[in-house]
Amino acid sequence: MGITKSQIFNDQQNQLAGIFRVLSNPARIAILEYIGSKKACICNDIVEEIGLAQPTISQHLKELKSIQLIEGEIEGKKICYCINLNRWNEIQDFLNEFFNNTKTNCC
Amino acid sequence: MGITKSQIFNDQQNQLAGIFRVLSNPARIAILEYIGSKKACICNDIVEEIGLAQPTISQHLKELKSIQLIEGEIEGKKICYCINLNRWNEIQDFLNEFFNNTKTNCC
DNA sequence: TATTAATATCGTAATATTGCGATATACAAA
DNA sequence: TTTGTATATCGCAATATTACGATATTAATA
Repeated sequence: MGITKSQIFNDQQNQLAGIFRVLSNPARIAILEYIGSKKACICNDIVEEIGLAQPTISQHLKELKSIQLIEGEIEGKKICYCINLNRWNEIQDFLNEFFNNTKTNCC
Repeated sequence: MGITKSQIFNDQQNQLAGIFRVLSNPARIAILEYIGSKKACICNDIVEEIGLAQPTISQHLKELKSIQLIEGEIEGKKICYCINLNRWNEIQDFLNEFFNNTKTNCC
């Protein structure tokens, strides 16, 4: 096996797991913290900041973009990344809803 | 490669990623929701509820226990699981801190 | 139009995760 | 003490993830 049986779970469960999966890598956490630490969008000094190879960073950025946590704006031959604040809050709310609902009836 | 280079990240980043990793599987989300839905600790009808084999569930429970999200109490030949509410809230706070801090300066 | 710089994609090796059958363990009840 | 039930562990196959070198793509600039 090795394949997650997502068919047997509902959308909310699969979506939660998907979001958690994207966030489950320290490089991606570090990238988000770095992007978030800048007042404006930052261009790709991320590679130097994080200390992983450029293709690796590129792949991580792709994962973060896949759930719209960040956005990249093309600016000449550079790309400026910033946090998508609406989506950021939406995801935070979604996770809090999970945490709050799950503990409501427990114990 | 294939190994996450956790040495180059700090504790907070690795801990966050570790928590997100445990939560990144829909079966584990479903297990948490099921355990949380009961007023009291529940014993292992989890296997029938979730629809995965018993060894698989046992492994998922072990992962959830590894970050103390749930606790198992031995009761005869059964084991009763419940959410560890203190730890649950602690993790929720830790994640919110990450979400709030990261978006503070951004954009 | 070449060159250079920034970023993305491809291919691949190393490792991790998921799931389960077989089996071990622990304990209650016969 | 044997039997049955609940749970854990082992070992393995299938698949996913991480990382990176090589290479492609894109766009500004010489």
